[in-house]
Amino acid sequence: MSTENKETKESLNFIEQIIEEHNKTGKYNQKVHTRFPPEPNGYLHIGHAKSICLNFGLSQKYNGLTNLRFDDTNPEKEEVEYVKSIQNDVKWLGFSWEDRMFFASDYFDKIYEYACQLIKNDKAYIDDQTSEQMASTKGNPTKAGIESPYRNRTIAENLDLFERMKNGEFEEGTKALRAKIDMASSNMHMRDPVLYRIKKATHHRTGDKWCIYPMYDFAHCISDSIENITHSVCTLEFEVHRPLYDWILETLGIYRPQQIEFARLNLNYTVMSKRKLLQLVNEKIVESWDDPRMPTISGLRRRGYTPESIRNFATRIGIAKRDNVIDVSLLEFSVREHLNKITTRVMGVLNPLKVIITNYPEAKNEDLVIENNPEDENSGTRTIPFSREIFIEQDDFLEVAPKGYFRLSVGGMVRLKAAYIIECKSVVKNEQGEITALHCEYFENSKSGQDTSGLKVKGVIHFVEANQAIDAEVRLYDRLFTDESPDAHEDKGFKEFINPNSLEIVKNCKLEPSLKNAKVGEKYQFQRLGYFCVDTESTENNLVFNRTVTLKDAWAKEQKK
RNA sequence: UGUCCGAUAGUAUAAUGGCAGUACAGAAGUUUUUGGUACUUUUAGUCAUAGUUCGAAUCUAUGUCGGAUAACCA
Repeated sequence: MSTENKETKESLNFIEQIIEEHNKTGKYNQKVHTRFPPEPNGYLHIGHAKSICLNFGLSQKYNGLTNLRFDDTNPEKEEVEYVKSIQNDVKWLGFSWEDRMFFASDYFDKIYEYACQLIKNDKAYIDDQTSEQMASTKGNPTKAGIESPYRNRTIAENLDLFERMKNGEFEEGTKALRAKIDMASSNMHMRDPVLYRIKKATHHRTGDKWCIYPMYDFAHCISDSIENITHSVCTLEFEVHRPLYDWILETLGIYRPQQIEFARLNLNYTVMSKRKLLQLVNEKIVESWDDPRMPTISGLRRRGYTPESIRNFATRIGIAKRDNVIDVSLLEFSVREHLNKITTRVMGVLNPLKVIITNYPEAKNEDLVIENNPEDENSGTRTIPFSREIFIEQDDFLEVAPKGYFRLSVGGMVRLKAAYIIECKSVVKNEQGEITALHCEYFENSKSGQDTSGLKVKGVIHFVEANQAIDAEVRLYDRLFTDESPDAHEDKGFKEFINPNSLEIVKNCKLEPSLKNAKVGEKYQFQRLGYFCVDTESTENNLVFNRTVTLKDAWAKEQKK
């Protein structure tokens, strides 16, 4: 229970307020039991993560429970692969449904019985109209619908027909069970909604046992009721379904949870509908559901996001009813914040430029001590090699330094991180005039930690010793879309805004030798560059790193001015 | 066009009739052997009009704008 301290009263979102009100009145006996009800027809995305964190978060906060329930009432769209990925993603996010994993299909018998009960109470009937006929007699928001000519069949006839539907005597689309509510209702969902339809498809769990399947509106509320859910949290578009949710349970005379709707998450520069994400996968615009550019949970995981960072993100964005578009920079902030605390700082050079330290003895090798993570006192130190030949980042050298530039240039000095100060004496170029190497001199008395040189340099750059460097492939990601809201244009489809440079593969990157045995999923900060993790495709012979996110770059920002 | 929902800095989210606050983003600075981190400072907001009230972001009315909704999808 939340503490009621008047001095520092914590702020509650509107759902928590409803719950606390219920706890006050005792509506649900101070119980909180939520559920996360995905349809297994796609992979979970960051928007689902918001819902997962909400549902599990509410039950944690109020000492309640959360069920995982697959809403699998449409056999044509649902697959076992998705069921598995969903479980995996929820677990990875750090939540447990314990022994309460359910399927709406578990309740098909019960739901069928309830349908029969509705028929017996003259609250449902079998309609022989086609879906087109139903649509055309449904009326419109200002005009009442027309009652079906089959609306007044006898209870006995309805019961018989429904059983024969179940037995497979009729073809798909020839009959449907409809609730008998009000064809003139101002709420279109109350104009005799279809409750059951015939589908002669094999279900991923019940096989061919059924050829009739309940619709969402009928199955969902009954499933919630069966599971004794207290607060049935869903997204805004179900708001107009709530009267039907309540009608079904009340008409059946069974336990009724409270449906509460909140605004789904939208992120700029991305799309969030399963249909569109599926399109990106099917049309090979991305490689897979877990492509690191995808806003799917599996994509974010492969990209290097941590569960903590996603949970913190979910907390930060809050819960409300107004439509919202969250800035992706908030997601990026959340992952940087966490990775900053936990990752080891390593040396990696993406675009190597050879540096020869001409006054450093040829035979000499040193092991330099470097701290693993300045943000973590207990992280200790390790050593990195140093010798006459090293690689630095091409971006860290410019022949002539512009104003405000404090990296290396001809005649200029920089500190090599954890090593010496060097001065660039000359540039080696090939016939095309391209820079192939730098000749530098080091200051022996400027060694990191025992610097007596008295030299003051502004720039500190990273490097990798040349002989012991290991090669790696690094994948740099940028946002998938160039437009802030790619799916909000009437005249253009979202695919017209695909960023052609969303993936840049950089080969022959040079990394410090300690990374030789880096394992899939391990996360590092490449000093000064960003956070990287070992990709699932990485092998011993071909190390592959994904860039999760860059570091904030004040210099890049300065240059844009 | 009906019904339902919503509107607080650029983006989100608090304040539940009593000082409009927080985070991200933006700007400036301090520290720094990461142009990172941390820290400091700063810019910027109650959709409009009227009403109720000693007092309104909050209550009421009207308007404006935005969203959802008329699948045998969920």
